[in-house]
Order: sequence, then C-alpha cells, then structure tokens
Amino acid sequence: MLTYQPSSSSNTGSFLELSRRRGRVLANRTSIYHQGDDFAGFYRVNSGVVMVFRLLEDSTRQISGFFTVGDFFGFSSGDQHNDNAVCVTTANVARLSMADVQGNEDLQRAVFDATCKQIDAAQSHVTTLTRKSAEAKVAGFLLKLAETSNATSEETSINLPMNRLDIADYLGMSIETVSRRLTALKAAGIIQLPNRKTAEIKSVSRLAELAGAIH
Amino acid sequence: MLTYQPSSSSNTGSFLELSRRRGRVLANRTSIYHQGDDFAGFYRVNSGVVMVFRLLEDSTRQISGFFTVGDFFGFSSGDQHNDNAVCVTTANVARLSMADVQGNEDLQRAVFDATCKQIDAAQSHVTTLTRKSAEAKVAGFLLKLAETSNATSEETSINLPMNRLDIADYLGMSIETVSRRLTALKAAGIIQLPNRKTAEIKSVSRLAELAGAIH
DNA sequence: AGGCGGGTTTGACCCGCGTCAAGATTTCGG
DNA sequence: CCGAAATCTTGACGCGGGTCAAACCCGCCT
Repeated sequence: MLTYQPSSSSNTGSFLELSRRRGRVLANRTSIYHQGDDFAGFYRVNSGVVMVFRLLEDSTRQISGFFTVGDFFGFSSGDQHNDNAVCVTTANVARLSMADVQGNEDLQRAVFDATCKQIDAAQSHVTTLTRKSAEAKVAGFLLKLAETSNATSEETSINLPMNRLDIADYLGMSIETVSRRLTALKAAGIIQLPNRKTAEIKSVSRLAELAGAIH
Repeated sequence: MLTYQPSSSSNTGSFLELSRRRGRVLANRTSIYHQGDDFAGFYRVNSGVVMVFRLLEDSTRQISGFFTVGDFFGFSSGDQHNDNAVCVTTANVARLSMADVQGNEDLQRAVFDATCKQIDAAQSHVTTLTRKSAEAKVAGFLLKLAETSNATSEETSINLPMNRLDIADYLGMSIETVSRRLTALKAAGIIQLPNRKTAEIKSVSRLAELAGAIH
C-alpha cells in the first residue's frame, strides 16, 4: 500500500541538502502535475499529504497512493507523466530534476530505494485489493493511517484529509460500501467518527484482527 | 500489467555488455530466489519466462508478473527479497549485483527505467484487478501475451507456459472462473484452444473490445 | 438564524463471481 | 500401453458488494 509510508531514506551527505530543499506551498486540492504533462522530474513531500491517481477511460479514478512527509512521488519511465498528483491538504512540495540525481550518489540510492518501495507497496496494494473483503480493506486503511501518526497505543485519533470518495477510489470499492463499513466499525465500538475528517480508533488490536481477515 | 512488457532500455555502451552477460540456464519450475532470501542483486531474463509472486499468510499466491527476454526483475528496497521468482519455462537468467550498477551510467538509467516501468505496470494491474470483469481480465491477459510475440495481425497463436492456476493467481480470480471465461471465448469463436498450453486468437479486435469493457 | 448544497449515510435489490462438488481430460511413470 | 495423479472443465448455489434511489447531516454564506 502506498499510503503514508514514512520514507526511511538515508539522510546523509549532500542528499540531506536536497531533502531540505524548500518547495512550493500549495493549497488544498491544487494539482501538481497532470496525466500527459512532460516529465521534468519527480517530487518530494516536505509537509502535508499528496495523492496520486490515474483517470480511466470511463472517467473513474484509481488512486494509487497517498504520500506524506519524506515520500518521493511522480516517477515516470516515459517522456510524460501517466498519472496525476493533487494535494489533499495544504502541502509543501519540492521538485527534483533528473540532473539533480546525476552525480549525487546518495540521492541515487534514495531514489532507487523509493522506487523499490513503491513497487513493493503497489504489490501489497494488489493483494489487498484482490484478496481482502471490504471490511478488511477499510480496517487496513485506517491502521495504515494510524501507523503514520506513529501511535503505538491501543487507542489513537487519526486525521482523514481525504473524503469518502477518495478512500473508495483508493480501495477499489464504491463510496457506499466505504460508508457502510465505517458505520459498522463504529457500531461495533471499534472506532468513533466525531466528524468527517477524523476517526478515533478505540481498539487497534481488534482493527488489526479485522484487517488481516480475508473474510 | 507486469506481463511480457518488452524492455525498451537503451542498448548502448557498456550496458550492452552486461545485457549480453551469460546467465544460468534453469529448468522449468526452478526457483530463482525465495521470500526472505538475502538481497544480493537483481536479475535479467535472457530467454524463457519467469514469474514473480508473493506467498500470503493463508498460503495463497499473488503473482505480480511474468517476465520475458530483456526484462529486469527481483528488485528490493530492503535487505531481503519479499517475493519469490520461479521459472515458468526453461530459462536463462543473469544476476546483476548493485556493484555492477555503481559507476555504470547506462545501466543506472536502464535500472531506473525498469523500476519506473514496474511501478507503472503495477498501477495498471491494480486498475485491471479492481475495475474490470473476469471476462475483460482474461481477454486483456491474452492480448498482452499476443503483443509480446509482436503479432500485429488479426489472428495469432500464443503460448501459455503458465497453467490455469497461475493465470488465476495473477488475475486475482478463481481457477474455475478463468476456465469458464476461456471456454466462453472459445464458444464465441474469438479464440481456439488446441491444447492447454496454446491459444489461437481468431479475432484480436473482438478480444480488444472485450478487454476494454468494464462489464 | 435560516437555508442551500455537497458530502455522506441508509435502504432495497440483484448479479457476478467464489465455493463446493463432480466429472472429463491430459500427463507421466513404470 | 496402462493406470493413477494432476490438471482442467462443468454444474449448482449462495453471498458480498455494486447500483439506484432517497434521506440525512453539516459546513458555509448571506
């Protein structure tokens, strides 16, 4: 799953310099690049949350991931981007050109790590999407968010900057089912939903149990 | 989709040398590496077909892709592989260490390209798995195979080295459904199945139509 | 404070595909 | 060339989650 994985890239040497590079501050729902835009480099999230998605022929979206502080995104093998990146909160995003990578060993390593992690994350996402029930998908999604806010306790409050449709398009299900599963988790006392943008997990362990479940 | 994408990496300079490096010849169903093995480098297919998959807790497989001549596989961001690679035919496979990449600009580029392509392919696979019907998945799978044998005609014969279960585990569906969809395509006169390992496409265009269809 | 509108929830219905089970066909060892 | 074990196909059935539709809720603007 591409969601909220903290990048554990080696923050040493000249890479540190680049990683601290100041980016642009973008308002919520600002587009960073579009499908078809010329590829001029990739990006790094300095703060906030960014989502990457693809628009399909039938004008539905497939969100491939949400990215947060330290994450790289926007890689492309071709001359053009074939997905879109949009802020989900106000966000600070820095662009790195391929020239920045040339001759910078540390950054090269970091980029290789980042691309490998994304492959790995995409594979995990595939298994989630194909092998898990709607309930397990939603439970897993909430857990992932909780991990990012590195809470280790049994109870924790998490922020949901994305709306229900975003979650549905990420988990490959309908918005109604996302809503139903959240309501069910609430009814079971596992979470609380004080408002649309926050979820309070009351039992991380029970959520984890559901997330692992195939059915 | 990770399947059979011809690697269009730049075959110039010292990379060519490496790309021609002789690998080991492995028998069908030989394992190349396992989940948990120490990461000692990645691989390149010189001939044959290799599949990469992950074993899940409930002992099911998720096949992430089939790789053929020119394809790189076996990248990992961590110290260990977190998936498995197995030959699906007799295959010639060369290993490249990270040391080979260091200081080789061309190979670096090729590896970056390969990893980006795999990210892209994994995303495409995600949309296939979540948005397409069983019929469209199978049709798309056959088409992908046909493209690799660079046939541009309306009719073409393709080789299916993998068995039905492999296809099912790749497309995230049951073996019965794979079989049913293939039978249906045969009944519709779109393909013929002279034996278990070959499919003869009688109408690439009709197959493409079905592959694009959401339902 | 009231009301408008997007976002979300809830309900009813149904269909595609998974599952279980049995039968058919191919493969392979001896 | 035969028998047994894989592998694949076909059938019957049930359910998870998609779809359509309506109600509800909440933030925001005047």
